[in-house]
Amino acid sequence: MLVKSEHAITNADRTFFKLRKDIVEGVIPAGSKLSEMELSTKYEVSRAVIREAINRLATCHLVERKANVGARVVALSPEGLIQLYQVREALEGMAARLAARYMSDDEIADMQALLDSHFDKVKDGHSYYQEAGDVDFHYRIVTGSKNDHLISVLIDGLYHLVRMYRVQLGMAGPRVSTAFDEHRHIVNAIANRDEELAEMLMRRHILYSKNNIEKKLNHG
Amino acid sequence: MLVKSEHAITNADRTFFKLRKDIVEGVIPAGSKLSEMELSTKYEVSRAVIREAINRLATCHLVERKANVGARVVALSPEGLIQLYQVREALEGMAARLAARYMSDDEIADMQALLDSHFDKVKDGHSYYQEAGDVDFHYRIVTGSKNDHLISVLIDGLYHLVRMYRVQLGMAGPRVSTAFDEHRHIVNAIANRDEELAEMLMRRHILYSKNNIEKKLNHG
DNA sequence: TAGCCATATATTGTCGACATTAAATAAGCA
DNA sequence: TGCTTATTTAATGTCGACAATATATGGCTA
Repeated sequence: MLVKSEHAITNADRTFFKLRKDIVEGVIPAGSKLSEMELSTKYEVSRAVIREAINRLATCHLVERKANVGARVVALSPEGLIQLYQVREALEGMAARLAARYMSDDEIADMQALLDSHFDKVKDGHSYYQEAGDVDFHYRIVTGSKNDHLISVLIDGLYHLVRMYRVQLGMAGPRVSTAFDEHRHIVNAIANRDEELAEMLMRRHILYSKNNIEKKLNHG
Repeated sequence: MLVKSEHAITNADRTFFKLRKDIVEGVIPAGSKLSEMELSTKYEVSRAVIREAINRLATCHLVERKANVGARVVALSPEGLIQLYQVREALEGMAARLAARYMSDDEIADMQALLDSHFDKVKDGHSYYQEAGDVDFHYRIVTGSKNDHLISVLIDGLYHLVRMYRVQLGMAGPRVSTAFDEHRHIVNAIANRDEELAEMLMRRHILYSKNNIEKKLNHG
């Protein structure tokens, strides 16, 4: 995979991206059935294109498909969210460790600068940048690991599910300044090439996020 | 995904399994090109079926596909092997942690019995069971995590790549008795519900395997 | 001769029609 | 009436043909 949405060359690519967007953002409701015929008329492509798109979505765990029956958008559940964050903790923890090992000094400097600019914006009350900043940060760490498996599983797969939970359960969340502090600490550990600390801090960071979201799920 | 090869109902399923088997076992050489027409005649199915199979293989990272160009079997490289084991360390470490949390007492007892039988066989010199036993053990841990993402990424994805490296680089490896001791320690930690230790031991176990294979790659 | 451009060829991408399967419905029997 | 079974229906699975794209070939110009 690892297809960047910018140079989506084939028609199936574009349809895949559109479908994924609509699922993540709830335009197509979670748990609903995906009819190939219906979608092929709606998105104005042949069934073969829709089928390929659905197959790709299935490998991202955004839809589940049964042979001779059809595909459904995944249902969002507390258990699903917990499982998602368990895997994030493992993978992004390792990503932080590898980023501390493999990122170049320039990449680290860039990431620090990015963090500064994000912090300024959040400090000034631009809450819009909050999630975008979070996403940017995690992307840098993951790509900084230089590990193709980590990159594809997280960026092409899990992150879309994470966004789906965020969007549809409406948790842009507070935890802004504290999260930024945690980001800062992680980057410092990476700059110091302290793999052990980088992994530990990233795992804690994700655990805190999970706890925060769980609290919202239960009390809100 | 999570399609068990036993009840592969559709034709695309069967073709997918056959193709995957031939790639993992080197019948189709690593790095070679996959022609849709050629394969459709060879496996006696239509191109659509082959295309779907190839798409699925691409998400398993067993083949790489380029738009309008075609698909190639992945090339085996030392870097690829290292990246693979980095992800295994993270995911299986977490799997061991979750197994210590979620496996039932019965499941743990079963796993201990399995380990006993495997140990007896290996002790008696049945080297055939060595890899099978290793595979069995790791499967139990992963499924014991009760985490669908872990299960699918590892069992449907990475393990086939691992097997591809093992088969094609011919590393059934020694490390038999030591590996079984490590397995025993991990199971003990799980039986004691010691999540921390279970994860640490599993990570070490996989690190040792990686170092062992790396040594072979360099010196052999 | 070397490099570039146009053509030719072969492969992948896309489509609509047919085959097959699962579910929904209706009929038959106890 | 209630359940089982046959039929219908509507979806997915599969196929072969056509369109679009990339590579290979050949010719032209400097």
